[in-house]
Amino acid sequence: MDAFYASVEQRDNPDLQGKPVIVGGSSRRGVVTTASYEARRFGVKSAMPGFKARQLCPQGIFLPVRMAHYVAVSQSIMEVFRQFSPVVEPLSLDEAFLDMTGCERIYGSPMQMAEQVRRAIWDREHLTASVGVAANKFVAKIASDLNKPNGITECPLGQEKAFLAPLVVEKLWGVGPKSAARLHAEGLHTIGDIANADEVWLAEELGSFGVHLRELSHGRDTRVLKPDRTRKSIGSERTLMENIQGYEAVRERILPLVDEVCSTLRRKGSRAFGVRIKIRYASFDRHTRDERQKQPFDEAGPMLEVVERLLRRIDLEQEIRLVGVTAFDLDDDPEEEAVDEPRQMGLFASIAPVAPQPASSSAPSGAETPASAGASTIGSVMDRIHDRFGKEALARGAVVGRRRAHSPSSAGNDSE
DNA sequence: TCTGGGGTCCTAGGACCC
DNA sequence: TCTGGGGTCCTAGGACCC
Repeated sequence: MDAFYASVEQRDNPDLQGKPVIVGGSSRRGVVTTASYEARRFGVKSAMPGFKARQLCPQGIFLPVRMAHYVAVSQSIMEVFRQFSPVVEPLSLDEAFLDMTGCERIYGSPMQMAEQVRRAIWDREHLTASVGVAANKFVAKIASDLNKPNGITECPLGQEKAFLAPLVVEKLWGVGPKSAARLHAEGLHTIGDIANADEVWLAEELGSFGVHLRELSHGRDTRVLKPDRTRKSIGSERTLMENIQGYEAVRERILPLVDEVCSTLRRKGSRAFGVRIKIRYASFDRHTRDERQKQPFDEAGPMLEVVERLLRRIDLEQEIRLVGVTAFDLDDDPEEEAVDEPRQMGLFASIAPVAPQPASSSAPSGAETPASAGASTIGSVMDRIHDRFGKEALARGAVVGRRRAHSPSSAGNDSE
């Protein structure tokens, strides 16, 4: 998709069309998530600190990130893709690979396929996309970038090497600033330079990475599409409005993140064995500590216990600008677990379910059978209250206390 | 006035096991 | 009297992507 979040905002609000729209970057420590093409003309780019974007484009219209909305639009677009091909690999919210092998009879030439996909997206969501057509994932991805926005680029079969040769090495998937600097130091500036470099020398200099780059530089990529990729970790992190220090302050800021992560775990029907904490100091140095458990969890209580242990193993006396927590080693489909395997019960496992609504309850009254009542942990009760009454309806005492102390007037308006 | 938040993948050393 | 080799798992950090 072209400038996805910004385009969604411009579509939803016609007043914004043709204007420099910048999504994200409005809070003090925020960065730009997406800039509309009008804003890009001022030099505003993704990942740019907000203050810099404001300098470059003072007339820019800064909007908050409405992630849930973009997720919904994304899902709608992915549905469009699946109408064209059963083999769709989403790469992010606004990008996907489609394997159109064998679809010529239905959709015609690859270029005609691309045009139909683009038109279908436009008809459904009134958003523009750019398409790359090629014989493999890597070349298609590169091609999709060359004619943005609202364009189609095809790399004819067999022309891959010549197609890629003039492009700079930074275009290679997996080559970021560090690798690019290294390649430049070796005199390699274009993809063609890598394609023509000595194979043995490249392998000696860069190891398996070098071998991989050489393959890509020739337009060779045998990776198949993976339509069923599942998430391997679930995390939440926050850059704080002000730096903090010390165990108690960090614990207090990490608590709501633990709740968030566990809530996501429960919604996905997944449990995790691993816990990782992340700290970023004012110096921007990042440190992590992690630990695996014998028993998987999806409740804040057990996760918090591990988090507290991990916090004691890291320096909290420096100025800290970001705290984060991640659950990994996910165990999907806990239902499939062997029935005779012991399962650790939560301390609050026997808490009573939320009283059913009188008469026309939206929740089916049969939902709380004796079998499922055991799953009414404190976390799932919180989930249901949040679903029904909103996130503000119920919060931890520690968090409520901090909200009162810091923002008496504007509940929930904290960009953190 | 400094630099988000969600991830993936790779590497490398050490513990541990046979 | 001088410590193999192979494998897995755990942990921490780093590069990279959108």
